[in-house]
Amino acid sequence: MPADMLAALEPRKTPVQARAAITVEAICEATIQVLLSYGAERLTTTRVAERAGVSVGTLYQYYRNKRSLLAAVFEDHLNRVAVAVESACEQAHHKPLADMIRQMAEAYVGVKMDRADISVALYKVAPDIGGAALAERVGRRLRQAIDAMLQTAPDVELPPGKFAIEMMLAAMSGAMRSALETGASPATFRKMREHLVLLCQAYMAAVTAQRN
Amino acid sequence: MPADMLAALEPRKTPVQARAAITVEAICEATIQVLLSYGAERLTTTRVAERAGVSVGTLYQYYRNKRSLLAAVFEDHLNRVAVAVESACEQAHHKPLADMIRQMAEAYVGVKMDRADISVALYKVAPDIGGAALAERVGRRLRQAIDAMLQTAPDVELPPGKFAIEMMLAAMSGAMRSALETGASPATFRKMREHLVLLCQAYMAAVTAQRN
Amino acid sequence: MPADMLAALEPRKTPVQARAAITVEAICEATIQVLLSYGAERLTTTRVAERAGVSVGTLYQYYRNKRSLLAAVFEDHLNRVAVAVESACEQAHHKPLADMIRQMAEAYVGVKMDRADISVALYKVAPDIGGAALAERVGRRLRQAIDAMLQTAPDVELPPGKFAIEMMLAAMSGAMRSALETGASPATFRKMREHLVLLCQAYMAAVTAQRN
Amino acid sequence: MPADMLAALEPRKTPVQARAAITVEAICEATIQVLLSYGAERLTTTRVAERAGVSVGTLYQYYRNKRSLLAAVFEDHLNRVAVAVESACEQAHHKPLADMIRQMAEAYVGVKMDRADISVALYKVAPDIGGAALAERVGRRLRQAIDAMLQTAPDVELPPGKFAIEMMLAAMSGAMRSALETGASPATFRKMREHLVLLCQAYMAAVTAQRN
DNA sequence: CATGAATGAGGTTTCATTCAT
DNA sequence: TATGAATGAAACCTCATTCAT
Repeated sequence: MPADMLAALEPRKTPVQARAAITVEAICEATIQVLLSYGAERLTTTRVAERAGVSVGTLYQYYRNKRSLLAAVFEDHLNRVAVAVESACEQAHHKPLADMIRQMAEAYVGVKMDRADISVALYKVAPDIGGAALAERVGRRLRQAIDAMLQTAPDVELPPGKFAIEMMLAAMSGAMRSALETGASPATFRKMREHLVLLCQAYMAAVTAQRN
Repeated sequence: MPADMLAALEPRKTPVQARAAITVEAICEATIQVLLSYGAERLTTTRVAERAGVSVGTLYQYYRNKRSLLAAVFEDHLNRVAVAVESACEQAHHKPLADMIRQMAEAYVGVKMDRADISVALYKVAPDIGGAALAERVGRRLRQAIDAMLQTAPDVELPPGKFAIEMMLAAMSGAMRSALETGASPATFRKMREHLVLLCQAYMAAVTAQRN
Repeated sequence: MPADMLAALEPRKTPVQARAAITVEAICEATIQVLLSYGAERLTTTRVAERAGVSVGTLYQYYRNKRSLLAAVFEDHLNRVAVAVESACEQAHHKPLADMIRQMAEAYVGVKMDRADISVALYKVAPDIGGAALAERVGRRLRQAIDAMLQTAPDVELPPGKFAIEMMLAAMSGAMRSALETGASPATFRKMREHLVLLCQAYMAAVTAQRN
Repeated sequence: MPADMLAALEPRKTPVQARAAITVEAICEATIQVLLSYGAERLTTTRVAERAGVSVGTLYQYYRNKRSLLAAVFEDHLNRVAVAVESACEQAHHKPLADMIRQMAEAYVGVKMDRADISVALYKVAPDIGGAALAERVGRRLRQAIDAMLQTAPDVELPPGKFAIEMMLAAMSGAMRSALETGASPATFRKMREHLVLLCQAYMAAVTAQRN
């Protein structure tokens, strides 16, 4: 992909008609299909359009360029993750710290596992589309959700700060990435889930202890 | 880069003359230079050769293709990390668990910070060269070094298993990656170092407690 | 040309718009032009595209690679030869054996002479595109046409078998190739035509005599 | 091979020392080996040198360029063919015409069959080295040998002229080429031998009859 | 709005040949 | 004489993107 880092990543036009909405959906879906069956380096805009059943020209009606297409798909994925974790956090308000962490971590591992292949495919395109920046935006949402949750913990006097939360998220997502990229088995993932819960709980507890 | 996943990644010819050794070194160095000043997607073999002061042909005498060149540089980096951590582990034999973990984690954070820009550049090329597999090989080395170290801990009866060690490493490297990719400040890195030590210690302690 | 013997040789896309059909024709024509004026080893895809007045990319929209382009041109040539011979054979049905052979042989020598320069140029590219296999397919057509013709000969009881026909064709085309490649004069070709007629007649007669 | 059609094809120095003679022999042998195991388009001078156990530099001491190397090998092959046919012709002096033709044709088919794979390999390189011209030189030798032989035929008053002989040779070698290139079976070759004998005999007889 | 033909810069890789050691 | 490291022109091919229809 010829670097065009500055090109706007936003969709070029918002689908106002029903037909257009269907087209956009088809293109996104096709992008994932192609990503999964051809791999990141053989994903071409022509191929995506073909798979979506439209012409390349149409694709470019909705996405300024290849990067913005991938970015949209990437963001959509991140969004699903965010929603899952946020929802888990909300449900865990006012529970003991350990339960909070467990619910949050299990939610995270859950979504990632469910969409394991997409996750792996997207890791590969992330560098090309400034994935770090996009991920950062979602990271902020997660940190806020977790922070809000922790404030309601009945068994914690001074909850962990933003930095510790960020740390925990980074550790958790890093560990997941490593497992996903090496194609871990479902059994491994289940074991991992337990260990990640333990790791997060231990870290949160340690940080809390330190602050009080 | 055309996908050629099966192409051998090993250097194609071992230099026998002194001149050749110099050339190979220059090429590797140039690769890093180009990676840093142009970025992964504008790294071309021609550019690397130019920077190294040799012709493209020469580059291809020593590296079968672009991937194998990048893989060589990547492996070299991983190797430096491994050496640093292994050495820290050896020096920490027979110390208390917390000290062990601290030395190991600080060593890891140290090397990564020292070569922050190279690390970031290499994260970008990793997907193209099967970086996950290469990293896995180094991961094994680190797990063994840490395992061996833990066996000598005087204050631990049943040391954490391989899985927990792998987990810790994945969490630690994932967190570092996240920080490196978002271009964290030196101050942040120092704070991170403390927190990663805490995180690892807490997790190791928790796992140990669970097993005994 | 990098050896890619397995690559499909079929055109990659059938033109649906009128403009495209013109383009394809221009490319084929340009290929022959370049072949004649530059020779087989200096025929490059860029050069062909240039001559055709299109960009290389366009060429590659219709031909998967250089080989498939050449193969298409080669097949077209073989096809003209086949058509000429088939037509001559059909017209000779029910004539005496000697007349049949004469008409067939003269038709063959005729087409080849008419397109002498193209023939020579194509001999040079044949090895690179699996010409033998393509020629074999045409050979089958010719053998059938000749066989069918011979069946109708009034002065032959048991007509020559497939093997003898193949033999005759191979001898005839081999002799022509030799003459074409050494750049024989028109006079020589005329003399050759007579001798080839004689050779084929003599051989067919001998085979027929042997069988009866 | 970059066209350098005008470069001299003669070996650059005649081996005067024993060691040199061995080297030259090794290089020629290696050329055939590489031709057979890698094919014409993957034959590189480096590869040949490697196989011969010498360095490329050494190869270039004895052959001005790749073409002259291939030409030498090609000529050597043609020479063997010529010798075989010439010898057969000499032994057939003063025999009846049919026997002469039979011996000559069988000798030709024999050498070609014995070295079938080399023949096929050389057909592929011929266009690159002006094979037609080299073959023409050998053709002259064969024509002379056959002509001389025919002059001694007791049962022929006015023997066939040079043109007819050339014709016969072209037909015969063309038919063989076709069979060799399509990888005919030994059984097919045996049948072919008989048919080629018949073809040549019939043609020679016809020409002779015509002249008297 | 949709189509799909056309673009062409730019990338990777090969390999015959030379020449300092 | 032999070596083999270095050269670099030149070839093939891809693919994001545009725009006339």
